[in-house]
Amino acid sequence: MATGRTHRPATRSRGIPEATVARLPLYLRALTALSERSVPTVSSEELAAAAGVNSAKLRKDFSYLGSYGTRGVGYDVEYLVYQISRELGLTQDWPVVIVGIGNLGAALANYGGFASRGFRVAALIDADPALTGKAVAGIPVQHTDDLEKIIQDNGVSIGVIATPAGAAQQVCDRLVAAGVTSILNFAPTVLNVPDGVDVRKVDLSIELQILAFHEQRKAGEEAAAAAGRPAAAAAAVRKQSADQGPDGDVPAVMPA
Amino acid sequence: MATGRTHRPATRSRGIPEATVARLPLYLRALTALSERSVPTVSSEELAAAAGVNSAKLRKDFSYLGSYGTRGVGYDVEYLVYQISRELGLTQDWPVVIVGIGNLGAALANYGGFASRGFRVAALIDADPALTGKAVAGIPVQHTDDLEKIIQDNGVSIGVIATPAGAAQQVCDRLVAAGVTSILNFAPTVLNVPDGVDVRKVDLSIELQILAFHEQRKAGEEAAAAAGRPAAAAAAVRKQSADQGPDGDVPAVMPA
DNA sequence: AGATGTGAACACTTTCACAGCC
DNA sequence: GGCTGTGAAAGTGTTCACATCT
Repeated sequence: MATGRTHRPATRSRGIPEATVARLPLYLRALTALSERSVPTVSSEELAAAAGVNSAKLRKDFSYLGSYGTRGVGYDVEYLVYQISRELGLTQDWPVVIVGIGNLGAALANYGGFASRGFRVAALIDADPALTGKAVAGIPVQHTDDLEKIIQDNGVSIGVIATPAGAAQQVCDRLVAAGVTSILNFAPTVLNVPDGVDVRKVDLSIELQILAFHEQRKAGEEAAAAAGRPAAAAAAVRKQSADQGPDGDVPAVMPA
Repeated sequence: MATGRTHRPATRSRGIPEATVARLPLYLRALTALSERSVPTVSSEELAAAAGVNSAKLRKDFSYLGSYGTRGVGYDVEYLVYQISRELGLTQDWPVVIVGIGNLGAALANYGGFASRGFRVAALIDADPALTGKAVAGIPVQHTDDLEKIIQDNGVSIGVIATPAGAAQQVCDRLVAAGVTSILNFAPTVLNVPDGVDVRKVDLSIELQILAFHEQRKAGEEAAAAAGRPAAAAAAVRKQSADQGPDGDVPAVMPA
């Protein structure tokens, strides 16, 4: 047996559901766009549409954060941006290292979405000596040998793994040993980590396979319909939302 | 009353839960690895460990597919590989187009995980004329002008969008108009699609933000613990699994 | 009037625990 | 004996619908 803890501590006030946490970044993005257009307030209906969820869900989500809206009016955009940023921990600076500077690593290094939030790419690391010293996205690539020192010198607690599958677990172990406690894994492998370390996984091939499943089903239903069958559950409601899994989604959250 | 008219058509045999579908690719990957090592059978316990889930969940998942195991023995690896592949629709060939050949698009084009399953990159498409004709991963890049023709000539039903956010909706509209019914979106935007079209979203920045949330919480709990508080819900069980949301996760499934 | 915030109903997912078969 | 397959229980997430407040 693993977690010997009894029930579930409840924790009321701080207990923001995982599904809600997974949607906060979506709301934040929509709100940031409104903020840039200098929109002062939004209703749950409008914001929900912009974020691609339904308004009841959005209101419920916000209710876990507190009562930040005004009845009859809506939400103050700037205020909400601040509250959500704070809740997500984006008001502080998160130095991040990216390990594995292939096409994907380079794409991540260049990705603007990182810097625009509290994330700062503190270092790029690769095992290929030929890359060492070369700059990608204006940041010099450093060699894997120095991984531990880089982590410690920069106080890095979040690591991104974009190496081939074969190297991922080894890199992961070193990151964890050096003090990293959150890992975003792009390698198609299950990572084993000790308790207290979070892993989130992004897997391109898995997403495509899920699409293929639904695609196949559509084709089947089409054929059935054409053949005169009522196609009862045919368009069986497909999900909206944003997790694809809290573990979701689409990406998945792995154990701690 | 005869033919299940009442509630939810039930569809018994075909009703595979979304959460289960999201995990099938994980099982498939673990099984493929076993198959390559010529392992003939596995128990739910072993396979679950390899896939990073717990065994009860795995057995439940498989129970939706049918009774493919042998009590007292386990599952036949080859047979399961076949059954899951078939269920996911991977026994057929899925031509895919990738639109937006920047670093990310190139990374996707080079990604081995596609070809290894039923996916075939039928074409790479980019709006930059300077790229047209250049080969990436051995596949020539074609110009956006020819998008519709490419889709139709190749019978493409799955499209991958790796363009900047600003271009994503427009590309999406053209893909859908040309006949694409499943889209994997890497651009940080909410895509609007008509009924019957599936969108899955992979968002790098969202995943990092979710990690930051947990990371912040850990830091807080640490401080609290150091200050002598029991830190009750501290290690509040973190999720395992694979969706990160079906929607989830992770990535998310959008409406149809 | 108009929109938020939320209890309660509903739906989906996970886990338990054991009957059933090899 | 060992391991699968599955009802039933528990837990999580979503939706409804309306009381509540501006």
